[in-house]
Amino acid sequence: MATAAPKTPSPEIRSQIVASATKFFSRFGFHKTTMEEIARNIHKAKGLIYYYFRSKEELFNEVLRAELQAVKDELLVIVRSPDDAIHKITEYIRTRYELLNRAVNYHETLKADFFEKYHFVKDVRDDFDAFEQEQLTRIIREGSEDGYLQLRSIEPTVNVAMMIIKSIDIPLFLQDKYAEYEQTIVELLTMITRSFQNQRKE
Amino acid sequence: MATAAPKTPSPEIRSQIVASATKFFSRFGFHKTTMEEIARNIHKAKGLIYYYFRSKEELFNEVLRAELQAVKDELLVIVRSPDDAIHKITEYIRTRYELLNRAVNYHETLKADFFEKYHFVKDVRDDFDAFEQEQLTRIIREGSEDGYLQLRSIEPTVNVAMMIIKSIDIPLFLQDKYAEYEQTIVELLTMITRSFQNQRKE
DNA sequence: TATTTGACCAATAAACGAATTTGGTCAATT
DNA sequence: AATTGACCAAATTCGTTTATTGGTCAAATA
Repeated sequence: MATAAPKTPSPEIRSQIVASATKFFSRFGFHKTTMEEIARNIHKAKGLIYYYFRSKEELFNEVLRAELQAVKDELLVIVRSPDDAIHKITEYIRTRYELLNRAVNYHETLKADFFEKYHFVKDVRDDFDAFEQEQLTRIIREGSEDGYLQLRSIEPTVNVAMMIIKSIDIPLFLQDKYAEYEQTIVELLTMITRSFQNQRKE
Repeated sequence: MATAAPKTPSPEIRSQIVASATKFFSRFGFHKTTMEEIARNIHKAKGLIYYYFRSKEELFNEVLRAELQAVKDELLVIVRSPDDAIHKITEYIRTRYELLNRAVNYHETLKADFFEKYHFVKDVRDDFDAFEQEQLTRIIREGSEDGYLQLRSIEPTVNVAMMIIKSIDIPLFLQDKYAEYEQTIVELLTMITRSFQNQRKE
């Protein structure tokens, strides 16, 4: 969805723009960043950005997409590792919070939810949610098939996990409670591990 | 902390004021409610309110305190019931969400957290948090002593529970996801129950 | 032809001051 | 002791002006 304006003429310039935009969006946010300064920073005219991107919103989308793609990539390493499901799940959640804690553009869209703005960013966020749902389902299903986890059904478990994980995002990233909650999250992971171990077959 | 101005002259008038204030605060929120309309509603002069309350903030505090006290009272019925710990915990959480979902003045202070305002309401909110911490600890400890629950230690369990419960408050009450999450919360409670049952002694 | 520019415009936001509202006080009244 | 209503300072709202900014495009460049 939402591809660039023409056929991406010069990839170098395009990525220069994205790099510059990332720098400013990350530091000042969407509204306090101007297209003018994004362009000036790479010694180009503002009009040029519109040769590569349809709008400021599309450019922000690109930045956000890249930010979340980096998180996805790192999480996939964990999901695809040969470890057991319990280890994967705890590592996934722990790493997820650690990485997202630094994803400031994602934070901004989280906050925007409260003002019911930033509709233009919905696709990227939905995509990330779908990714997470998929990965958690995969981990839990595999652990279940290996007989490592014993669950009555997978879907409700994933739903609950998603609800909790996403809910905690808000105090964590919008209210800066990462430091405060970090230890409790570790305790939560320990509890999950123990809970699964007690339910393990054999 | 923060008692009324004189020695509460006429309790009837005082509670009329609180009732009127509750009505307006609940419908229009703290800022869009004026002292004038609170007074006019009970056919009194605005100045009279200041004979019973120091300030608008103190009056709001009173309203919020009453709102949360009602929730506490209902929750205490559950905590003090003769049921087992698992039943108590699931009922506690389910009822808690149901009651708080209607506590609109509490919602407003929740939202205020994001704007770092409403400092004057901190005491009442902290009190409610302490209440919850206490009740959960009690339920879990009793369940633990009865051998009904088997936990390595109580404190981290309560911490995790509090973190999760309070985190979910935000999407639930500020983003109006109560309807959306209601079923998932039921699933969560089922999972908790099952988890405890699997760990039960004997 | 493929890029890049910069002047230009409409729309949004910021700045500003005037007018209004509102929280809070208090001397007078009941 | 309880209640009022006029009064004030501070905050908020409102309307207007000014400045900024997202976006366009014809012309220039390479």
